[in-house]
Amino acid sequence: MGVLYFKHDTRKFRMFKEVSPQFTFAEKEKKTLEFWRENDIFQKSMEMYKDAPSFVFLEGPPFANAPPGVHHALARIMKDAVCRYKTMTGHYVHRKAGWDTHGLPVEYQVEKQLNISNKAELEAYGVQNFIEKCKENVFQYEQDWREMTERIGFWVNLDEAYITLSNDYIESVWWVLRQAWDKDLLYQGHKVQPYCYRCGTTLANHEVALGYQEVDDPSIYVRFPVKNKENTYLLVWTTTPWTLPSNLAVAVGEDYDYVAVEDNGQRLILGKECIPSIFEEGPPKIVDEYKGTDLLNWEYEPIFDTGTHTEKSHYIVPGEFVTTTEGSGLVHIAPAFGQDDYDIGKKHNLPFVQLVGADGKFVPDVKDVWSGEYVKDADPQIIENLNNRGLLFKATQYTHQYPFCWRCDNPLLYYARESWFIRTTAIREQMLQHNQQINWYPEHIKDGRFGNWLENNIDWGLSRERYWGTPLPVWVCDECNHQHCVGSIAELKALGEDVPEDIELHRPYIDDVVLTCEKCGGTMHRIQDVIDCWFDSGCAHTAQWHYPFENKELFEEAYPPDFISEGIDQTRGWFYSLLATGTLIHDRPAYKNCLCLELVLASDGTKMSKSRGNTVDPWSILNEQGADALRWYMFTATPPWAQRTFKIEGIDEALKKFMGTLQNVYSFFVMYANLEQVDVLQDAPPVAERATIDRWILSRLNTLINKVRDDMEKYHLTNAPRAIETFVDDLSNWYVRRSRDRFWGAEAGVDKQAAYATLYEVLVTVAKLAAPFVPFLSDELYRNLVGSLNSEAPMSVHLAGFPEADESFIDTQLETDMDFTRDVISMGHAARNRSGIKTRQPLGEITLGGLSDTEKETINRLSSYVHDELNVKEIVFTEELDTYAQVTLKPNFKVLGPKYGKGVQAIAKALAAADSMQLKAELEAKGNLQIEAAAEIYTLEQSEIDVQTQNREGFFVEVDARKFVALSTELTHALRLEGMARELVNKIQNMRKDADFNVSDRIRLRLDTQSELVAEAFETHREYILAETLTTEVVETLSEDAFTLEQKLNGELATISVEQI
RNA sequence: GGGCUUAUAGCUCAGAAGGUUAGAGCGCGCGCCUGAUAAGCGCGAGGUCCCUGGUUCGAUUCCAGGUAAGCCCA
Repeated sequence: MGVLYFKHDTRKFRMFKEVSPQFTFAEKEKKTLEFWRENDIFQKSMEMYKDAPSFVFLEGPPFANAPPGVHHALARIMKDAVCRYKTMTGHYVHRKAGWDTHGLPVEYQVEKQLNISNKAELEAYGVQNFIEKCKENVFQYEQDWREMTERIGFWVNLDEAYITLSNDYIESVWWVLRQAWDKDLLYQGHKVQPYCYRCGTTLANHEVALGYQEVDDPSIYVRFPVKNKENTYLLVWTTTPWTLPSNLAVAVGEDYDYVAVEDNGQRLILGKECIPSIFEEGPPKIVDEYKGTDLLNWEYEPIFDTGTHTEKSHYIVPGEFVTTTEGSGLVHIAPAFGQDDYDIGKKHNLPFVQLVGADGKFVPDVKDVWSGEYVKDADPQIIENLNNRGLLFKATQYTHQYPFCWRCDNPLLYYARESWFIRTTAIREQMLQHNQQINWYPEHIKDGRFGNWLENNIDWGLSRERYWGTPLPVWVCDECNHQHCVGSIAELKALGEDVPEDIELHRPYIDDVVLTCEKCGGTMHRIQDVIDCWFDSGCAHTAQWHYPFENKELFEEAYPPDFISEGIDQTRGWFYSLLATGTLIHDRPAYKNCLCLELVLASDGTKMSKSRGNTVDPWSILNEQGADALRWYMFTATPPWAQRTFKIEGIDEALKKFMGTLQNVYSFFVMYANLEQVDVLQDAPPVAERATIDRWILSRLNTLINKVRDDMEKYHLTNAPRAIETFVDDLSNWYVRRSRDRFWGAEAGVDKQAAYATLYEVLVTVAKLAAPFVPFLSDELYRNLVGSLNSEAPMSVHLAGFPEADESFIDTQLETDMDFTRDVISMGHAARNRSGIKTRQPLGEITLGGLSDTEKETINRLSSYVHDELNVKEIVFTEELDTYAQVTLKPNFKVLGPKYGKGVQAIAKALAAADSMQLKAELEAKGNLQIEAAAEIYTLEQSEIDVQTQNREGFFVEVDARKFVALSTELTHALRLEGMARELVNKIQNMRKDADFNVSDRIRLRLDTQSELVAEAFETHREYILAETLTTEVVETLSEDAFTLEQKLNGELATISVEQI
C-alpha cells in the first residue's frame, strides 16, 4: 500500500489553494473521485485499520437486471454513511458488495424477451439456452449500478462481490440446506398455494400481494340434497363454481343458529342470520331451528361424481372459519383447493380429489362436457348444468379482491401442490429470542411488524417448480424412494457417477447428475425443483464467505454482521430470511443492527412507478446538483424510516442552505488567510486567551461533536447532519459575521491570530464531522486546509480520525448566554424594523425590560454584540414594564398545579380579574402576594407567579412572553453625523466595487458637496471613513479617469470620486 | 378483514415525564445589505397540533373509539 500522507518535505509558510468562485459541485466531485481512484483512498481506509476491531456491514444484494433508481440511491447513501463513520472511528469495516441473481422475476424478463409464455415453449427453447439467457439478463445493468455506486460515493467492495449464482455461493446454500436436512427440518409436503397455471408455478406470498384486483366473480347458492330427509336441501354458497365437482364436505359453525325454511315447497337449511341477505324479497317461513352442532354428520348426495373412495365423504363437519356475515353459513369444502378446506380434509380424513390439472384445466376423468376446459371458463357451464338439474337456487355477481399473477395477469388458483418446506415453526421460539437481541431502527419494528410476523410463523415453502435458481439438492432413488440431500460439491462428486470436474450447479446440468443409492444401489435422480431465491439471499451472512468451505476464521469473526439496512418491505423478505437461516444453522441472531428504510414517493405523493412516469433518474441529480447535495437531502429532509416525497427543490435547498454556506465560509477563510499571509498553525493562542466569540464557537463545536457521535451510535442519521447544518449556519451568520473585521484589515496580533486559528480549527473539524455525509466536499476542504499546511496528516479526510470532543472547551453557560443575547438582538431588530430606521443609522439607547439579574449580567458581559448588531450607543435596563408593555400575572401552573390542584384555575381567574400592576407592586414590595380565589385566600411566592408581557401600542417596542426591547428613536445631531459617516463609507465601498478595484487597493478620494451635514460628517469622522475605505489621500482634483458618481446620502447630495493609487 | 406506522403552518419536518403565547427551513409579504455567499441578512403574516369521547385542576401530548394515508399480510 502506498503513501498514506501528504507529501511535503518542509514546513514553511504555505498558501492555501485559491478557491475559485466559478465552480459547480458536480464538477468538483468528479475531481475528488479521480483523486480517490488514483490514490486508492478506499483501499487505504480499509488497510489502515486492518488490525482494528472489525465492523461488518452486510449488503442486501440488489438485482442488476434493471437500472438503479432513487430508492436504491437512498439505501446506498445510508449504508455508506454508517460505514464511513465506523471507519473514521477506528474500525475495519467489512463491506462486500453482493448481487442477487436467481428467481422468477429474472425468468419472467427473459421469457418476455424471448416471447415465451409457458413452460412448454420454454422447454422447447431449451433449458440450457434459457438459463444462459438468465445469466446475461441479471448482469444487464451491472455497469449502471457500478457507476451509480461510485458516483454517489458508496464505498463498497464491488470487486469481491458475492454473487448468488456462483458455484461457491450455491455450495454454501446447499450446506445450509443440508444442516436443515440433518436436523429433520427439511420436508416434503402438500400445501395449498396460490398457483399460476400459465407460469406453472406457485407464487410466494409477497408475489401474491402484488396482484390483488377487484373483480366480479359468480356468487351462487346451490342446493345439496340431504340424505334421508325428503325434499330437504343444504343451501351452500360459493364464489368458485369450478371447485364444486371436487366438493367432499360442507362445514358449519357449531355455535351458530340454523333454520329450515320453506321455499317453493322445498325445505332449505341455512344460517339464521343469512336470511335477510338471501331472501331479499321478504323472509320465508321458518319451519325448524337447529344449532350448528345438530347438523354435524348429516349426509348429503354428491352433486357431481367424485369417483369412489374408501374414505367417508359428503357430510357436514364443523369449521371455525365459517361466518354468517356473507354466504349462507354452510361452506362448501374442496380439500384440493383452499387452505381451510385442505386442513378440514386432513382433520376428518376426507379423500383427496383434485379434478384440475397443473395446467388449470379439468382433467379428462371429469365426465362432464367441461373436461379439458380451463376452470374459470367452465364456471358458466357448471352454473347452467346446476340450473338444468334444479340444484341452483340463486346466481349473482360478487365483487371482491382476488389475486392475479403479477407477471401474466391471469387469476391465481388456490391449489394443493407437492412442495418442500423448512420447518421454521420448530425454531420459532429461538427466532423470537434472537429478534430481541437485534437493535431495530426504528425500534417499533422489533415487537411490532417483525415480532408479529415471527409470532405467526408458518413453515417456509421453499421449492419452486422452475428453472433459474439454486437447485434443491435432494436426490430420490428410482428403486426404493430413498431420499438424500447433498451438502457439498465434494459429496456430489463422491456419490455421483461421472460428475464433470467443473460441474455447474444449475439446471439443466445438475439434473444430469445421477447418484447411486446408499440403501439399495439403485439410481437416484434429483427432484426437479429449485428453491425460493429469498433463501439464497437469506444465506448471505454465511454464503458470502463460501463458508464453511473457505474463510472459516473470517466467518467466526464476521458473524453476526453488525449492520444491515434495507427497505421496510424486507421485514418478511430479507430481514426474515436472514434471521431464519441464521437461527437454523448458527442459532444466533443474524445481524445486530437493522436500519429500516421507508418508501420513496414521487413528488406528487404517489408511489414511483415507470407506468406512472413519475420516477426520478438519479443521474439527472448527480450530474446537475451532485452527489453531496443528493446525500445531504436524503439525510436531513426526512428520517430514513419515514416516508418521503422526493422533491428536487429539496436538493436545491440542501445545496444552498448547507453546502453553499459551508463552501462560502471556507472560501472566505482561504481568501483572507492567503491575502493576509496568516500562518494559522503558528502562534495559535491558547483557547482560554481567545475572544469570547472564539470560545463560544469552540464550545458549540465540541458540543456538536458529542451530539453527532451520540446520534451516529444510535443510527440517527438525520439528527446528526441536522445538527451540523445548524452549526454551520451559526458559524456563518454569527461567528463569521460578527468576526469579519478581525480577519480583514485588523492589526496582526493575538486577536487576529486567535480568529484565524479558531476558524481554521472549526472548519477542519466540520470537514471531518461531515465526511460520512458529504464525503466529496468535506474531503476537498480537508485536503486544502490540512494538506496545504501539514505534511504529517493523512492525505484524505476519510483516512483521518473522527473528531473527539475536548470537554474543557465546552462552556454550556456561554452557549446559553449567547443564545439569550441573540434572542434580545433579534427582538431589537424587530423593533428597528418597526421604527423604520435603518441599521446604519446609530441610535442613542435601547431599553430592556423584564430581565432577571443574571440575564442583565449576561447582557452586560456580551454588550458589544448588542451594540454592534443593533447599532445603539447605550443599553438601559428598566423595571417599569407597564410603560412599554401590557402586563398580566399568571400562576406558574407547573408549580402551583400539583400544590393546589383544582385551585389553580380559580387563582388564574382571580389574577386575571385583579389590577396587574397593583399586584405586581405588592409582589415586589413584600416578596409575595395574597389573593382571594373561590372563597379561599392563597399566598403566592414570587416563584409561583409568571409575569407576562404583551405588546402595547407603539411601533418601536418588541415584546415576547416575558421581556421587551424598546428603541429610543430620537436622533441627536451627533447621531445624525455618525449615520451620515456610515452612509458615506457605504457609498464609497459600493463605488470601489463598481469600479472593479481590488479589495486591497488603496484609493484617492474626492468629495464635493453643498450639504453642511455631509461636510461636517466627513470632517468629524474623517479617520473612520478613510480607514474603512482604504483611502490614503483626500484631494481637491482627480484625473479624468477617476470614477465619479453623484450620490444621495440620506437625502443630501454629494459627488464622490475614487481613484486607485 | 388483520397487523404495524403516520397525521403539528401552503410544503418538508422538529417538539413537549401532561403546565395555559407550539418551533425551524422552504414558500409568501415587507425591509435591509450588496467587497465571503449557487447570493446573504433581518423582520412579519401564517396553526381547531386529524375528529369524538375519557382521565386530569389542566390534554396538541396519556387512554379508548373513529377518520384518512402508507406499508405488510389475508
